[in-house]
Formats: sequence, C-alpha cells, structure tokens
Amino acid sequence: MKQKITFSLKKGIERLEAKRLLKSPLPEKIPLSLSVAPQFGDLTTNIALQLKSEKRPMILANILAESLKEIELIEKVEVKEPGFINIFLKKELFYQVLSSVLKEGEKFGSSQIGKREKVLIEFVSANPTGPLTIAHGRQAALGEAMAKILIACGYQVTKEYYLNDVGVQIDLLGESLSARYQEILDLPFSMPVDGYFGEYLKEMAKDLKDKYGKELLSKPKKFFSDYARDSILNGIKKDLSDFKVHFDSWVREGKFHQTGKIKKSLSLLEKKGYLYRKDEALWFKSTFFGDEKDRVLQKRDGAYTYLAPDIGYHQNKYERGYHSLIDLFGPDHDGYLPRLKGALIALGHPTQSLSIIIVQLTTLYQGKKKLSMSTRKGEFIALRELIKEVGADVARYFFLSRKSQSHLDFDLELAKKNSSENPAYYLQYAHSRVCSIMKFAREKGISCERRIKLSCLSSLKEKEELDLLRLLFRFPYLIEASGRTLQVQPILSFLQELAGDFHSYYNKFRIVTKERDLTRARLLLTKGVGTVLRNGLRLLGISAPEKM
RNA sequence: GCGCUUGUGGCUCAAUGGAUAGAGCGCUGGCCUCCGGAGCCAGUUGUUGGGGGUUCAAGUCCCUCCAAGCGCGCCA
Repeated sequence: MKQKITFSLKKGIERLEAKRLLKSPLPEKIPLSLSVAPQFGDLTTNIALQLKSEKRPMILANILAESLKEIELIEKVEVKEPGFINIFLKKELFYQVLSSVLKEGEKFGSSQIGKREKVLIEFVSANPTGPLTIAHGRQAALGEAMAKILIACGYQVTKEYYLNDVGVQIDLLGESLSARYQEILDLPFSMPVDGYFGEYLKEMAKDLKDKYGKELLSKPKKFFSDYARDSILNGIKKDLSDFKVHFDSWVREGKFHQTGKIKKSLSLLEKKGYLYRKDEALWFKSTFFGDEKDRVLQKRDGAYTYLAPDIGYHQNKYERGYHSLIDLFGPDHDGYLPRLKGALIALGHPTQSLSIIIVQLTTLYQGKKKLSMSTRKGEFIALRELIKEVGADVARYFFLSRKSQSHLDFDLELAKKNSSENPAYYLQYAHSRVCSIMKFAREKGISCERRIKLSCLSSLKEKEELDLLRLLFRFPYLIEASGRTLQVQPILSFLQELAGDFHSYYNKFRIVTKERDLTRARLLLTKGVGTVLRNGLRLLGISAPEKM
C-alpha cells in the first residue's frame, strides 16, 4: 500500500517538476509515515512542506492529493494547513490485513528487506572474571531482541560472544583465586592489589578445598587462572541460558594470538602507512581518524594492548563475509570507539558497515539506596539474582522499555513489590485473555478455524474494532523501521497500546454473542490481536503465556 | 579540565523535526447474577533543567550556562 502511494506521489512530483514549479532537485525519498492521530488519517506525508517552490505548500499539496484519489482502497485524501497530506484508507483494506494476519500467523510482520545480507551482532562479551551483572543483562536483552528483529526483516544474523580469555585480567583472577585458596586453608595469603574481591572466588576456593584438600598448593599459577576462568564461564553460560539468550558463536581472544591474525592485520595497517615506532613501542595513527591521541598497539615489552587483538578480531569478522557488523558496548567503551573505528576505516571498510551501540548502565536501587556495581571490588548485583527476584520476563520488560542510550534506574524493591501489578504482566495478560476467549468459544462449539470469509469481517463496524485493525496494519511497518534503526523500544510501546485497546474493547463489547456472523468476526479479530501480541512478544524475548 | 550520554507530571519512562507532549506507578471515585477484575471507566498531576538561535513547525537541531552518570593508561 505504502509503495503504491509513494509511487503516485513521485509521479506527481515529476509532473510539478515538468511544469517548472520546483526550485529544488527531486527528493530521493518520499516521506510517508503512519499518522499520529486518527483525525489525520492512516498515513501522512509532509512532502509538500519539504519541496522548495514559489508556490505555497498548500497549493502543491492539493495538486499531489488529487492524484492519490485514484488509488484503490483509499477512502479519502485531506490536505491540512500548513501543507500535510492525510490519507484515509478504506475499511476493506483493514479486513484484508486481518485476513493476512490469520493466514501468515507467526510470519506476520516479517519481511525480506534484509535481502539475506549477512549481519554479525556481538554483545555481552563480558570478561570471564566474574558473574554477569545487570549491565550485561541489559545488553543481553537488547542484543537478543535486535537479532530477532533483524531475522524477521530477512537478514542472516549471527550472534557472537567475544571471550577475553587471556591476558592480565585472567592472570589477576588466577592469583586472586590462589590467594583465596590459601586463605581457606588457614595459610598466610595476600590478595593482589588489583585483584578480584568478590565472594564468588571465596566460594570457588572452598569448593577446591572440599574436593582436593591441600593437593593443589603445588599447582602452577596457570592452573588457578584456567580453573577460575572456565568455571566462571560455565556460570555465564548458565545465566545466559536462564535468561533465554542464545549465542551462535563463541570466539576466544586466545585464538587470535595463536593464529597470527593480529600480526596480519597490523602489517596491513603498516602497509597503508598508519603505523609508526616510538619509544620502542608500535603506534597507530588514530588521531588521523579523529581520536584525541595516537594509540599504542604493541608495548615496549612486545605484548599487545587490548586494541590490537580487537582490530584483528573485527578484521576477521569481515573476512568471514559479514557485510555489516553490530557491536553492543557498555558506556565505559565510548572513548575507545574512535580508535577501533579508525582502524577499521584504515583497513578499507566502509564506515556505515559498523554500527556501535552504546548501552548505558543500569543503576540499581534498593529503595533509596544506590547499589554499586564493580566486578573487581565484588560489589554488584548479579543478573542471576535479579532473575531470581523478578523473573526473566519482567527483567526483560524493564530493560527493553527504555531506549539503549538512556540511563536506567531500576528499583529492585519496587519491582518486587509491584510484581503482581507489573506493566510486563499487562501485555501477557492480554495474550492470555485472548487464549481464554478462544477456549471459551471452542467449548461453546463456535469455531472460526475454517476458511476465513472476508464477507463475515464486514460485521466489524465499531470504532474500537477498526482501531484494533489499524494497529494490526501498522505492525509490519513497525518491525521494518525497527530493523532499520535498531530501536527495540517502539515495539514494546506498540504492544502496550495494542494490549490496552484490546482490554478496553473486551470490557465494552462481548466477543461471543448470539449473532453468529458477528461472533465469528469478533473471534477472528481476537485471534488476530493474539497473533500479533505473540509475534511481538517473541521478538522481544518475553513469553506469551496462555494462562497466568 | 576535556570528551560521550542524559535532564520531560510526586516516581520510572515514551514521543522518524510535525498537528492537542503520552503511558505505567501513585492518589480520588466508580465497574463482576454475563467471554478471567493481573482488567475497565472517570478524575488528578507539565513554563519538556535555565537562556538565546535556526525553521512554516523544536522536547527533538545549533550555541551557551547549570546538574547527573560514565570515560579520559605502553589496563582490559
């Protein structure tokens, strides 16, 4: 429908051009958006306001509006000051939408705009030095949702977790565990200054003592760091699976050190002239790409900095055939971006091929008290505790109901207290209500499972019914927009509106009545609403229960 | 000090530069002999941090000031 309208508008504009009414070049894109309020129709365009002309926008708008009236399924076209063109669609179109919802089922809302393009989305990637925190939970919820949305838009998506499994942090982790082990054996011990002080290492040390007694005292450092790393990693994997987040691929940083990939990327940079030596270290000219200073890639002692393997890793993503990369990072990485982006541009990759999304922190409150979140100091609320307190669905709802660049305040007490009146349940309740109505109808022997007759839908005449149909009509466009902008939150707002309208409708009208055609039509509408709710919730990773 | 992000009812947050700034929580008062009351209906709450500017149109863009969070290593 949208395509037909933009096509017609385009032709209209070309005619204006031919009459030499325009001063500006033809616009590349015709803006056509879903209207914000019912009195402005279903679709609206401000194109007449954007064209530069000697004529007033209202005049242009009227000319363009004329040509739209020819299109099938358009009820009427109105032009409003200062030059909006508002398009009202016919009821029949909405009946058709409902019938495609019912026909397509769980596919409704999907599209092929991604053209099977390969996309790699990397998120969480927490170091295996401690349990996942709430901040990681937010990234996990967002990344998982984005991936599902992109898949629905027809992209080939790989979800990847990059594991920093080597280096100073892991050494420190091992030393910390080793110290805790000595502590629990009542031997003198000293924690490294920058070590990890969380309770989880004490517990791990206790496990070691229970299993092996004093046997491990002679083990080398590497034993402790490997042990700590692997058992924390197992914990992370379990947390993720409890949070219903699944990764297609796990990549270890260690692999890049071994295979010489880092060296290869660096020599490529060198060939292009972006590297130099100073003070016995190897530097990258990141200032050339807008960074505040140049960065060291290889230290005086020959070891790589964090940046070097990361360049190798990203280069490797491109080599694996991905056209576009998405990274979700925490806000502590924002100063880091210019160097990474700079390096990838230096390697010849188009700047638009890399989208980096900074996911802001979540500040956790217990009532008025702010809880700190440092993994090293051991002060944090683990994701698993949050899930235990409020459940995975509620946690997801909170994470996704804010746009990613907003700081999010999460009051644990409130979330617990309000658990029975939680906004997350509002959506799920609407879905269960749909299921319950369908069940009621089935038990009464009323079936609407057979072939859908459009003629029966014409009994849907109430304003509330048409409004619900309008919402169903919007859904596919919303998913497309979400796939383009990587904004997840609008889907949640939409579902909230759909659930709200359905709840109101249910309270105002009876679905199952004595009139057969009306009942059948309303049941189909109910079923369609349920399908869209379920599809939307699935994209967000929130379950859609049939009963609550 | 510099950089990034944020500032919207009492609280937590929405609003592709568009038309009357919306939800939830809270508070007040109503609604089940009938498809689930985890719901619905009505009411209450706003100089969108302050000040300038751009635009037919600014919560949204630009400048400036104020406030909060984060970041400014040959750490990761």
